[in-house]
Amino acid sequence: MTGVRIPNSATNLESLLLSTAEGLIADGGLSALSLRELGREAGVSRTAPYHYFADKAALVSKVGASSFARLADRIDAALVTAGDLETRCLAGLRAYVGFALDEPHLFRLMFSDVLIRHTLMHDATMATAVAFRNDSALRAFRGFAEAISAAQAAHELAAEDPMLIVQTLWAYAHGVAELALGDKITLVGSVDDLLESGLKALLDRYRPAD
Amino acid sequence: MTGVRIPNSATNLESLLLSTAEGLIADGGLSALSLRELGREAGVSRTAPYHYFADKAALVSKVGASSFARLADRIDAALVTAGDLETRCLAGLRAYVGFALDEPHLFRLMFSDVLIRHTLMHDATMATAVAFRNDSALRAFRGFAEAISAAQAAHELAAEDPMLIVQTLWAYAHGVAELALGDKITLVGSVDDLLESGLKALLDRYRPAD
DNA sequence: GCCTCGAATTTGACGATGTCAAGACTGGTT
DNA sequence: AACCAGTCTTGACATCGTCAAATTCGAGGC
Repeated sequence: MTGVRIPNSATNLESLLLSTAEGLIADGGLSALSLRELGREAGVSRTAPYHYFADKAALVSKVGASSFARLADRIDAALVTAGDLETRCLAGLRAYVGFALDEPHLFRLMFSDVLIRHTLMHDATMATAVAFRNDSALRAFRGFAEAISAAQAAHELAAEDPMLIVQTLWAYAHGVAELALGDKITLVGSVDDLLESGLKALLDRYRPAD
Repeated sequence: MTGVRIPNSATNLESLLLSTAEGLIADGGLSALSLRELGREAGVSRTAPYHYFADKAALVSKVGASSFARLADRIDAALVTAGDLETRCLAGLRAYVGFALDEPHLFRLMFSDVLIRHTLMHDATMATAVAFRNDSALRAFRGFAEAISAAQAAHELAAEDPMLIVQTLWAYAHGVAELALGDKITLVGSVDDLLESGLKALLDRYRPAD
């Protein structure tokens, strides 16, 4: 029996495989993804993925990129909330940490060395590696940069490279996410309090003397 | 030929295996560690490690704990430098990020989900999991807590739960480390500047009104 | 000195995995 | 009808984690 291809339907096998792989990693972590299991789950043969992804690393890399894109969407959605700079930034950072808590395995994957290494080696030049970062990761923070630029134009924030401020906020949010992921019990306060007080402190530093 | 056991000498095979495993992970990442390769490298047979470590996960877990201990040592050493609170904290955070940059693979391992999951599942109770965190990870920041408590006693810092401040600093340093690891080029300023300005901002928040 | 016992280590074996090479099916073109 | 390129499957191989059985080895009693 050759087996009927089920809901493969119109769309590519590629996207089916990609989303299946994402699902496998989402519950179970990276170690839960095997190409054979992926084939099984998707109703195709074990080596079918090789027609779309050169490598397991390539597949994982694409899953990572897709996760970054989803993170970016979530942040963008959060950033459009009404309010002043601090309110909006807090919403954005909450989205960041929220994604990490909702999808711990994907979040971990995004910053695992498998991803970085593959991106660096396979995309050949360092320039494209940076481009990857810009497209996938930094895009998640473009909204922040715009919000900050706007605040600077309104003289609510000192004139500084907006990206520097973005990096500062990003670093802080990332650390909070990691701490929260590690084991929530040890945290003294709530994740949200930690996020809010830190954000306030970091933003205050860039307030104009006025 | 049974082969002469080389420099196993007096010390346990266990510590030899542990340090060899650490070395394998340090260059090459977690995926570069296989029990068979470990045996080869250590001059013993493939299943020899099973007498000391129940699992590959158990072995990796111990490597992680050992890495946390080394991180803690490095931070402690940095914290004893002379100077005011900010100077000392900056030295400590630099040590944190420095470790991450020097040992990216070990650093990643320490926060990978394999480590967390194994600790949670194998050490049976949640209590011991927390104990692990306290012993290995939080120990790295005990020095910070002490420095902060001292500053509070001297009224240089507002009375707050010192651990909350420690968490704030930790989160920030961790995020900076991650950003720096990802790909150093994109960073707007130097890692050190980022660290310093962020620390200043976060500490200022807890300065007494005075 | 030999023997025994228990721990430390090895060898054998099994299922699972990533990956490559070769084959088979498919639809559309000439 | 013959061909063809794209898509997928089957077969095969080395490697891996792990368990069970076998082996080596060193110390203590006779």
